Amino acid sequence: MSEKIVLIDGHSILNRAFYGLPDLTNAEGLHTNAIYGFLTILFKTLEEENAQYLTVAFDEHAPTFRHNMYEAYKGTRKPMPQELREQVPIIRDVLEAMGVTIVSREGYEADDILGTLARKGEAAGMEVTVLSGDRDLLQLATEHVKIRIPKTRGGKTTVEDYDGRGVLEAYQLTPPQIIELKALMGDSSDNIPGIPGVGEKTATKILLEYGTIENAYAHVEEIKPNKAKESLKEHYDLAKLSKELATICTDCPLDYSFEEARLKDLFTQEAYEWFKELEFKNLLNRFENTSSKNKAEEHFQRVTDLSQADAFLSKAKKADRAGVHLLLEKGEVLGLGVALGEKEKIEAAFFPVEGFLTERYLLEQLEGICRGAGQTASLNVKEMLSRIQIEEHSRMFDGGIAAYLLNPLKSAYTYDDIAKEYLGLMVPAREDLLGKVSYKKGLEEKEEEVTVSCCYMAYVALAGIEPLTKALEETGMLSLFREMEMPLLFTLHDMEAAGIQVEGEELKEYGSRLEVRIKELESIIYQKAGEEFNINSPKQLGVILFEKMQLPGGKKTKTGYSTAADVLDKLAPDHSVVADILEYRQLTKLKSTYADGLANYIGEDGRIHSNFNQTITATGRISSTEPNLQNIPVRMELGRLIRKVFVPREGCIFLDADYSQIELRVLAHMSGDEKLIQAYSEAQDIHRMTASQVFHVPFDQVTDLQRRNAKAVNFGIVYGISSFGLSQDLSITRKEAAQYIENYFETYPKIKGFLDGLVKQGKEQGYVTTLFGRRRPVPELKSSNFMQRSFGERVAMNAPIQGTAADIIKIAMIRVNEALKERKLETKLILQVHDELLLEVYEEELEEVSRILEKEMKQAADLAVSLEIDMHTGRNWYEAK
DNA sequence: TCAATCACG
DNA sequence: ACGTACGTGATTGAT
Repeated sequence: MSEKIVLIDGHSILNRAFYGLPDLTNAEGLHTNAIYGFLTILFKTLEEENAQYLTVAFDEHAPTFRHNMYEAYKGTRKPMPQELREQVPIIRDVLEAMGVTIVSREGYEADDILGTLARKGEAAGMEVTVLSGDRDLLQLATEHVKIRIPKTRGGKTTVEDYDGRGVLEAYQLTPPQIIELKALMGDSSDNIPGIPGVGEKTATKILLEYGTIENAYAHVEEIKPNKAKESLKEHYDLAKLSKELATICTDCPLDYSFEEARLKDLFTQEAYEWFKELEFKNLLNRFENTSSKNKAEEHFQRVTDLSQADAFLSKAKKADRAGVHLLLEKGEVLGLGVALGEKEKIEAAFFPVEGFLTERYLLEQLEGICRGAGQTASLNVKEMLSRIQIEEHSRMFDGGIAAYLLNPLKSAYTYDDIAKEYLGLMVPAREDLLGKVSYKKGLEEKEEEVTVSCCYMAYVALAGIEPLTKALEETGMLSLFREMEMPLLFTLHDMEAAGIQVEGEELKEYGSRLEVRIKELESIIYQKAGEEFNINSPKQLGVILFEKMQLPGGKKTKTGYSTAADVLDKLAPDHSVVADILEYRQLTKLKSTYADGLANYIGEDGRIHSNFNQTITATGRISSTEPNLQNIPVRMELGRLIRKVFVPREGCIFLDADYSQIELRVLAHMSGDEKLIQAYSEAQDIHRMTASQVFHVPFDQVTDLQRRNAKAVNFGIVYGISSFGLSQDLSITRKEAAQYIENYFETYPKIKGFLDGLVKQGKEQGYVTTLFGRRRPVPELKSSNFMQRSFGERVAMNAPIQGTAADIIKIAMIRVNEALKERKLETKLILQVHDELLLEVYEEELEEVSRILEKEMKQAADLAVSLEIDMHTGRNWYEAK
């Protein structure tokens, strides 16, 4: 069998990968999607081709011989976006690290190098595979030279293969004729001029008839479409030039030997370091020797023996530092991981719930560690609190929260991620070890893997203390971590544990009432539409409304017609069926998400215990899940009624307090704008005051419209103002919106400077900060894409405001919760909705609690404007708001 | 698993 | 010129 060589068109494949794959960055913000895609295609090709030789060709920046022939050549080519450009030198380094031969030569393009090597290989009796995204290469195809063109669509890559025969089948032309084809039809991306008025169809027809451009010209009078005949007559010289330009050089002077290009082991130590740096975890699996095991794993053990467990755990209780992980799944305790020691000498043990190691025993031991060890670290302290009590809050260290503060943009803070980022260690993720198998199942089938995974969690928690603390210190977030986020974790746990009582029966009734009307609407809609269809399917609904019923309103989404509420709102007055659909949507939303949805979460205690997540949002807010209690309807009366089923327990009453325009007040403070600060000290109604000042009318003569507009501008400012956004919101022209904004900035001169400053800061530092030092990275500001960059600008303006407001209510929550405990009050904080706190108050405590709540909320931060709250009591959440 | 929709601040 | 308001989570239908 003859040997085989794979030749790769470097830039072309990099390009394909870049545009075919979603954006991807590593911890340093380096874009990596093109590199990743390139390597994936490379490995896949090598696997499939089973080749002995490999060479990658790159273009050089310098002009090529083609430029000398034709000055416009590649003259107007679009510049490479920065996100791609920065990846070019990296892929060359990575390939070098893998020992791959790279060829490039000034004066020639990669195509020419590939052409030359392909012919050389063929001459040496090899099979040649050329990998490129560029169809120009097809001219090289022969019996022994195969062109592979990968296509990436939506992350999936398919490859088209062409040998000489394949080209003929696909194009009806021989490979050399591909040159003629390109010369005739031109190629705008390469600035090959081509013949005006001749496209692929005509060009192919001409070539089928006459073979070459020269022969066609010899018979030019016979050429059929008159347009093509005249064009070829007139532009024959151009065609000949194009042909030369399009012809790939197959005899470039190259200093090249096949022996050097012989494939060796690609997975070198150097390459391993690169992949680690680039965070190509999937690719790292290919390293057999290097990745086999971390040294750490040599000190992992599974312990089931009681005396052995006792020995290890009593050491833990006396340790300066311990790392722990309570293995919980669906509320069931499956085991405990504990790590002890320092640096290379860390040892970790996994104790499954089994035999003498009962759940109770392990929980007691865990409590003992948290009490005894100088510092106890875990990647999820809050989760442990559902099973154990911790008195000394300040001894705990939550590595997950620390990692979140350091980069709040990540979707998860898993042990393998934290290990990679802060310990410089590649460790197998839960998924790598167990795949989709649950820990519970894993305990039976994959004992070893569960042990490793759980030990790593304890290990990373422990080993992470130092680097994470250092990083927090360096970023100025250590006190934010220690004094806000760590204490908050305990407050959130208390809220989760408290839960909120929900009247199941009444919720059911509410659902039934909705159901009646839903059924009515359903038949009315079917009748008006003239057929039955799934009203909940935007796709089907779009067809019914905009095709069958011919309602005005074109496409909007990428998949078809938009049927979103703001589109339908405009149609509703003229088409009763649209109004019915809107009502139907509203009711089914209420039923499925709230009536039925919430009912599923009512526990045996008659209460709903939502999760309050502390490490989700980019700005520092908390989020609520399973169920989300932060989006219970309130704006529409019908939905608001749901709040009547949220009730306080026997002997209690609800006390609800929400901050009045906290974000605008934060803006006033942070910007230092005297006029806005003054406005707050004078007026109850800030929107009216804004309207009065912006539109230059006396306060008490502000019209409703003016007030509404001013309110929208206020919102817009907080969101990172844009005239487009405001114009959409107010249904006015962009020009008018721009005028409003200009007036606003004139009225409050420091606001503009402040917002511009935030954007500038974001650009310079790569992040923006809240009043309390919380950071939000804004990588989008560096994007070459206008839309993304604009988004980054809005984010830079919004995050410090939204984030500072989030900080403030967090402080209030911690203090309220602590005050309640200190005074031995039974009242509990049960919900937070961004600017609102809901407390379940024992009636006899109401007066005292009201005072505490008001004081702690108002004094949570000392701003240039006062913090004001609205406070209400009620027998249910509906009444208390 | 993703896109569309809609509930909240 | 580009085409958008900021931050979330749950449900549904389509792939």
